[in-house]
Amino acid sequence: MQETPLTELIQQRIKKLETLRSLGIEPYNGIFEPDAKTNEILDKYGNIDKETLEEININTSVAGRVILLRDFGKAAFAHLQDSKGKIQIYFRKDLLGEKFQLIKHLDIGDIIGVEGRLFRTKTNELTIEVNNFVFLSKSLRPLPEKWHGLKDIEARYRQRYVDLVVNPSVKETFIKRQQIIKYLREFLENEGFLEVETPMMHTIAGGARAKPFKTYHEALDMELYLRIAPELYLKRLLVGGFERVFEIGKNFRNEGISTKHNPEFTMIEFYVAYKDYNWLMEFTEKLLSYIVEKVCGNLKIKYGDYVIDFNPPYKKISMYDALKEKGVPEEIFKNHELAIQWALKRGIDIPKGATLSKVLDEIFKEVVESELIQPTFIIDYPVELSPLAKRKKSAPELVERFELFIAGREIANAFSELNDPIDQKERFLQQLQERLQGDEEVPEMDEDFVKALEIGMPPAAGEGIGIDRLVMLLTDNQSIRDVILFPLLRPEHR
RNA sequence: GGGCCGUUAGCUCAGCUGGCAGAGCAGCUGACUCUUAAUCAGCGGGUCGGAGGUUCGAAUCCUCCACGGCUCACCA
Repeated sequence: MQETPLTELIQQRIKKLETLRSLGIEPYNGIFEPDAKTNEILDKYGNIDKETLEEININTSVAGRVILLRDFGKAAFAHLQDSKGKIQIYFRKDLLGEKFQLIKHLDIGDIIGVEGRLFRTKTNELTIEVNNFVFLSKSLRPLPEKWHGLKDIEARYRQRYVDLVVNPSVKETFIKRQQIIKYLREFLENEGFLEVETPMMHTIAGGARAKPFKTYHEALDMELYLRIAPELYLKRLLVGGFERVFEIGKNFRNEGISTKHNPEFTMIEFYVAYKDYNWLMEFTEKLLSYIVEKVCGNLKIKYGDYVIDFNPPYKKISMYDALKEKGVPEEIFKNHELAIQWALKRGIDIPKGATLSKVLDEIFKEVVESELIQPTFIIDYPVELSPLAKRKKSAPELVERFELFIAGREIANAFSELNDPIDQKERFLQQLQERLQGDEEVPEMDEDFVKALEIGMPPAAGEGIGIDRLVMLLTDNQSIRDVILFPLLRPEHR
């Protein structure tokens, strides 16, 4: 932390701060209420020519950060950046008089408020001719270079505040992220859904298969888990009589970090009584095309090298047919041994003790998943992979489940919810066997959830969508860390 | 966790087969009242991620460590 030259740069700025104070200016106590944002000024007067502007004589004020400074001795230009954009400002000694000397103590990075007359420069740029300004915050650390910005990826994540100041596209991403969530919420509310909040601290980490984070409650002297999914609580609400509910919030999984995984990530789960997964597929098409249209203004969007088309309907194909389509021979679907051999021959890693369904799932991930670029519903999964899903009437070894893949990634997972308490209990017991065999990711039995099903849950369909991955898709980002403001990193120093 | 790559000034980056650590921007001093990455003149700024090793000599070669990136593994 003690690099000498940086200290020197900071010292120089502290000296300026002290000089300002000796002149009776307190740079952190300024009060200023701008009457416009930079974009409002540019929108409103951007088309008005120089002469008209002189005639109507507009006075305005803005506040923001100085991001560029060009000093001419008796005049100076600067760019002022606020949350909406930036505008050029112009200081002149003959207008500011005594106050002009303060420009000497102004640095790139300082936050100031300015007030003055709008005009156009010789090069026709809309500019504020400052006739008064106040210091609102003195910046003591130098900002990254004006032209290249901050490129170092690690620094961008660790000091996101700097990233946001100097890299405008980052701000865009997070504005879009909010838009996506807003329209998602809007769509569901229009469809009669109730937004709810269920616990983030669980006594049993259920609803998914993942390693949980542990925490501890002192007063109750009890271990708790950060939730890995809200599913079992949302279904309790169906039992309670809410017919359409959703929750947007963080889930926590104690697993590896990658460009597609952050330990805490944002999910939406929503549940609809008296509907099944077929209804939900159509609903998902409507939901996604609504959001994409609103946020991107078009249903065809660019993602990396692809153009993704969100126009419904989306392709729909069963897991087995998708495998067949990619040349996986049908005879391995029912033969555990053959399936393992087929996979191993192709270098696909099969975890030991994997059931036939698990082997096929591995093959699917390896052979099919990355090729699902356009929105595609994969439907009808084996029952062992889906302990909370309802069996398919025509084929009880399968469940009424779909996953939506876009750009080679799983975006949504949904099914007709299992509401048979006896079947549910059996499947939990089945899972417990796996837990006894050492698979610690299998959740414990949730007796209370079974109890709730015994009270009676209406037939329902439910879906989870990974918000971060959806945001990646709609903002053309390849890493989940670029859509999470403060992604988890190891501490810098030990 | 494995493999590959990276870490040099506040920022962006050069630095060849080992031989005095560089540039641009930012900063400081000065000039300049319409600039647009302003310009011009001058100046300062380095534990080359850290620790060892090889060598007369290491930013450069070797080992270990730290942090990060990509990737594989993991991942309902």
